[in-house]
Amino acid sequence: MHLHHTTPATEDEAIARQLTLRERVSHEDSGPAPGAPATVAGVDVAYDDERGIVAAAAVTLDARTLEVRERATATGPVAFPYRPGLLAYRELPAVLDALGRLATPPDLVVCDGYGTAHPRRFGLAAHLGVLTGLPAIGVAKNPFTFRHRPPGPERGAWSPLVDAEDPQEADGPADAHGTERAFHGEEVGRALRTQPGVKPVYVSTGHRVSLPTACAHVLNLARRYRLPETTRAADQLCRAALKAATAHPGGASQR
DNA sequence: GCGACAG
DNA sequence: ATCTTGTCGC
Repeated sequence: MHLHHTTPATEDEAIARQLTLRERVSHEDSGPAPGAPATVAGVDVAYDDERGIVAAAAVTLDARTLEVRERATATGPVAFPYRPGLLAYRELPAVLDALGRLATPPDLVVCDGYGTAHPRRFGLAAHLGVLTGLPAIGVAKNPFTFRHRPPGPERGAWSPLVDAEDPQEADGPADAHGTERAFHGEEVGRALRTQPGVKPVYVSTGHRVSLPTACAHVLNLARRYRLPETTRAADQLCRAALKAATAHPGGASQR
C-alpha cells in the first residue's frame, strides 16, 4: 500500500484539492461492524518544530480484545504549516508512510481530529479514507468551531455537533434571541461521552462509516479512558519515535 | 479589521 | 501540537 502524496504549493491549491477529493467520500457503512472481529488502527503524529521534523505512528489493535497487533512509525520533514482546515496536508504524508509500513492493512482507521466536521466537510479522517480507500473515522479532543449541548453524564450519552455558521432552515420567525439558533445547524458529528462525568470527545465520520456506527466504534475502543485505545497507543508511539529521531539523527531516518 | 481556530 | 511539577482525587 504505497501512496504518493504531493504537497500543495499554496493554500488555494490545497482547498481546491479538498473540494475535488471530497466527492469520493462515502458515508455508507461498508466497513466492519462495531465489536465484530476486525483490526482497528490508530494513527497520530508528533512534531519537533525546532528541527522541522514530524514523526507518525500507526498501531493496529484487535477490535475485540484491544490487544496490540502491530506497530509502525515513519519520520520525515514537516511538509506543510498548521492551518485550521488544512491539517491533512501537514499530517497525512507521514501518517500514510507509517500506515504503509504495516504488514497488514487495518479494517478501520481512527484519526486524531475531524472528518466531516470541517469547514468544507473534508477533514483529516475523510481525506485519509479517500486516499487509502480504508474505512476511517475522526475523534477530536475539542469542538473546533462547532457547537453542541452538553451530553448526559453517563457513558454513551451524546449530543449533535452542529455547524452554527450554517444558515440552515429558517424555523419560524426570526427569534430575537439567537441563542437557540446556534444549535440548529447541520449535524456534522457528535459530542460523545465515553466515560461517566468526563469531558466528551468529538466524533465525526471519515469514509465508509456512518455517524452512529462511528460512535459505536469509539465506545467500543474507549472502555477505560476518555480516548480510544487506538489513539492512546498511537500517541505514545509517535512521541517515542520523535524522541528516537531527535536522539539519533540519521540512525533509522526515513526520507 | 478583529477574533476564532482539529493537531 | 508544544512548553511543564506537583498535586488533588478515586
